[in-house]
Amino acid sequence: MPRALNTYDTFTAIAEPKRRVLIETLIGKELTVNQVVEITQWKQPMVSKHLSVLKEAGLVAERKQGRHRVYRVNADQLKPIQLWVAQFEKHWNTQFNQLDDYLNTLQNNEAIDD
Amino acid sequence: MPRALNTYDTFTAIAEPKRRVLIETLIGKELTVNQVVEITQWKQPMVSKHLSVLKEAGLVAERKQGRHRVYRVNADQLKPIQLWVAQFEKHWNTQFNQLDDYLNTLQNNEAIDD
DNA sequence: TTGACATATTCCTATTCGGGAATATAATAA
DNA sequence: TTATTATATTCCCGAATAGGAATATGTCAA
Repeated sequence: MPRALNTYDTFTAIAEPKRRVLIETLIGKELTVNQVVEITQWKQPMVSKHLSVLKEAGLVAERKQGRHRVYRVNADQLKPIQLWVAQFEKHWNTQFNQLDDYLNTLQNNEAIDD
Repeated sequence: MPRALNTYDTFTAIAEPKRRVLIETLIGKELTVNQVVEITQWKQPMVSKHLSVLKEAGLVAERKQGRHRVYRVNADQLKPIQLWVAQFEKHWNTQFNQLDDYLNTLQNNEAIDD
């Protein structure tokens, strides 16, 4: 079995480097597909397809304006990522945490050794 | 072409739900493969394979202890994710940012309209 | 209406993924 | 050495990916 999900979640959506570029490109502004094409120099169908994935994940929203489609980033949707990572911040390397790990090691050794 | 990268980077590594569970399980401690197997109730080869991916991405490190392999999380490696997401925090929904987007919209309209 | 522009979708393909089962390797213990 | 425990690797598979090219859809303008 490949991926369990049939649809794009936030984590999967931003795993693609090009989609991260799109988010960086669109953040804080509203751009049409063609404007994005011009900036990124990618083919228009590629831009549309990646935007479609981002939309499915809720990371961008779209608005019709005449014959244009104006896209913007839904930055809120990045919160789950932020929250998930944040719970590990206190384990970023410090002397304290190395000690913490060391104590855990000692503790586990009792359980490991026969 | 599928994924551009032939190797696992941090973003791709944590895109897999099971690998996120592994990180959550291992954070702040050191556990052997079998201990992880017992906690997660997954098959041992599956645990080993996902740990291998995490190791390739630098998210976990491994240490030999007798015939055991003790794994721990390299929480530092989550910093790139944190940093990438952090640059968008100021765009999380506030009145200010909606205004910000609105002003950008007006500005872009000039360029869009024929 | 017709034509031009803007964007999305479809079809195709090579590649990669994750899961399962079986097996290989490594290290200790008897 | 042999058996046992611990872990990694290999092979197979179906499914899903991203890219490319071509085409469809939608919307305005003349």
